[in-house]
Amino acid sequence: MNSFVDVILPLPINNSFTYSFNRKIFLNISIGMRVVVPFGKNRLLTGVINKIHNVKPLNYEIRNIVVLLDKNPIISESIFDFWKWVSNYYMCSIGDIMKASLPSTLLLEGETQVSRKKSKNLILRKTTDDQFLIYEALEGGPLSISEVMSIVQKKSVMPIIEEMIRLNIIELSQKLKDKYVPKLLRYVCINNRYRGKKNQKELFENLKNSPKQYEFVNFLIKNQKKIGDYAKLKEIRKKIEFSSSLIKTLLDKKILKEKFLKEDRNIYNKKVKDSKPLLTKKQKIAFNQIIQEFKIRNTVLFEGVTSSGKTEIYIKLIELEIKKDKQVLYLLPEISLASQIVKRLTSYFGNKIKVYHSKYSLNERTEVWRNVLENKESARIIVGARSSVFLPFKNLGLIIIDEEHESSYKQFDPNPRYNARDCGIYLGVKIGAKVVLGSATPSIESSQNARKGKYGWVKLMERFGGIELPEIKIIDLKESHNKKQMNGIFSNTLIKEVNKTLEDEHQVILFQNRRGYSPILECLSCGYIAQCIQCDVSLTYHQVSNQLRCHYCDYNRLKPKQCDSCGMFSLESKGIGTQQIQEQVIKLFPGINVERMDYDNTRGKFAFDKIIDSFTNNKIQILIGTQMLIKGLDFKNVQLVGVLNADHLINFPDFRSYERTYQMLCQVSGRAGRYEKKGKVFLQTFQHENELFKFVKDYDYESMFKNQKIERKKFKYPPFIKLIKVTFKNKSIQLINESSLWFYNVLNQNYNGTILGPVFPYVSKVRNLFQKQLLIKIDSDLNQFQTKNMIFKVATSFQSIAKFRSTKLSFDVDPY
DNA sequence: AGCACGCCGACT
DNA sequence: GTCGGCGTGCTC
Repeated sequence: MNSFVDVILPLPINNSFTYSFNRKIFLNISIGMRVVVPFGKNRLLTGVINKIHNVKPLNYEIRNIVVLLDKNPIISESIFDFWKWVSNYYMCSIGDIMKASLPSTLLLEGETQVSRKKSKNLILRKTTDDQFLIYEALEGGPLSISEVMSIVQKKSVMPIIEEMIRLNIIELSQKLKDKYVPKLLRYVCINNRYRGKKNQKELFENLKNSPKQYEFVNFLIKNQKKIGDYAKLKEIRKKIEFSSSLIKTLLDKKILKEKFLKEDRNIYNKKVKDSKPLLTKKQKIAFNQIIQEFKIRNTVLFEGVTSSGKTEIYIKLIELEIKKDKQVLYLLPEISLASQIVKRLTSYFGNKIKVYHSKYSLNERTEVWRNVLENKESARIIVGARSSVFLPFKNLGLIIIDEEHESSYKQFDPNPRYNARDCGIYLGVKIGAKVVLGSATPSIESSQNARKGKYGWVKLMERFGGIELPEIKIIDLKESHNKKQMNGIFSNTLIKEVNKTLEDEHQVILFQNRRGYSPILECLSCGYIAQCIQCDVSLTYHQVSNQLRCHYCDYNRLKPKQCDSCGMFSLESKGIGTQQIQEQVIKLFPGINVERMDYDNTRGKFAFDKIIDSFTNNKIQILIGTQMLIKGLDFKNVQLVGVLNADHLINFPDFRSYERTYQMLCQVSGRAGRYEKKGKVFLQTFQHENELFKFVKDYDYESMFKNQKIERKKFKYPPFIKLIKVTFKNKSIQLINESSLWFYNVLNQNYNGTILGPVFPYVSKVRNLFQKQLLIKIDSDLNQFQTKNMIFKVATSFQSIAKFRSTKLSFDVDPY
């Protein structure tokens, strides 16, 4: 009575794996349930059943599933189809999607155990020492393979174990790691006995022949305050590369200690207001239009100027779904915005709201996940970041994608490299949920779709309370410089306006784009700029710690006194970061409270809220900040926003930089004068003649859109074509040149469209791996899935060539 | 991905 | 000679 299941495993491998199971034992087995299966020598993995069939595979010996974990499917057919589509579209394995979808608590793992044969006490005659040791140790109960390894002090123990099985002394069994204990976060620290300089020196001496281990230990020592401080492995992984076997080795060597910790749960206050928000006339019209559009279209682009009250309309839309007992997904580009939204939503919908985000605790996430699956009332409304599109919705009625133009909807580092907006739109169509895309400055893609009639299109062009949009003034820095009307990076015009605003007891925001503005260390004698030793970028100078730091790999060193290149004592920091701006501001406006907000001083979770709080409570008059300060924050008393230099935005070499600049400047401007009176925005630039600034000044999205549409059509960029980026990574520059060129040539033979590259990206080396990229353009009249298939085929033959095998390949569909 | 196997260079 | 690093290949 045996049959077979095809199982999706959480691996970056494209095929599913077939196992057998006994129909008598697993009566209610069906597609979408989880099973635990043996995988490789002594591993157990959780997979999801993809198919149940009767075709016995011939080429290998089939293994049995160990256990069926679910009574009911946890993945419905439609969600499964969604997974398949996402994996197809974004060119990754379904396993990758599965990993992104399921909290790791639901993916149990386990290992093989060795135990004594109970039946009879054997007379141990011709046993070897190793066999005897193992047999003795098993007296105390079953052992894992790794425990056996440490007992016999050998790495390869399987031959010994196999021999003992043949002798009928021991047997193997599979043991799942306790499934009731959720998986916890792994922390490691340096063992206490390496406290002290002498011991550390010895440690490094011991590791000098294992560079990887050396690097890891060195990183840990450098980055923790003291020996014995635990660091989150996941965090370390963001900074340096290492394998999990490396950690295992270091743990085995007792150089590292490990522990597992839970993360705090987040609980929201749950007070319910009775009255739903009252809509203004204009809001009512927009709301009704959306409802009308939903009758004929699945997706609506809702274009509403900043602080026009989009949220009130969302709330009304949500209310309709809640009345029908439907689920609602509210997507946000950044989770720092969640607490504000949740506060507002809870006051209307009480405890029907849950937040879902990968930074939340596993317990909480698992709970939310299960609640969504069971369509519990407590999880009718999910507010979440991009990963929440993968929740197992049962009865989803509405998806709100707020700030749809935001690039953070796109995941680009690990697979799946998906865009949650686009996945959400597809999911909506697939399962019959309506989708609202909200933005003050929609992406060119969505705008185009709205204009083509693919999406409904509803506009709300009046600010809530009728407050006018701030007046935007462009300051020509060229002229100011020529006329010597500058003080540092401030034009006199801006200084005057800041003073005026402060006199009126209003607040000021100074915006500085992060990109291209980090301070670097330059030698005034020879022009040398301090570089990272493992990435191809300049090091950033951090004044507080007097350090040079790499923003790609976190390599750091103290600021040198002499130039690395010429040895002169003439190093100067150049480029302006928020720190330098703060200094200038303090000098220019003495006695005024100034605070800055950037990635350095908002590391902790509360740091962000603390700054926001003191700014809201008028304890700070001038706030200096980057991107993070402009997203959806609501300050009542800000009358002036100063953009210190808009040029770096627009000059960024990317086809989206024009659109992005417009979006960013509009969003920054939206921070001024939200309540009482019309605010002001002063925008400093060296390119005041650039038409983009005219569009920004006039809030003329339409012209910006038209301009970009022409450009993108002409130079073949989205939305007129589709882009796929192929990235190659290797330590050898020669290999990377050779392999990327090979890929390009073969691709070129099989493809008529445009292929750009291979080129080194802006940062050509990260963590000692060189990178090279190809950009494939797919015309809209071509079948994109066919082209993707073709690329896959090329990739398969690429990987079958031995010398290219060490090159890491990754695909990024619709890259940002 | 994660693990075992096997080759190769640096040590007792 | 052996230990352990790192490259290679496979997992139903």
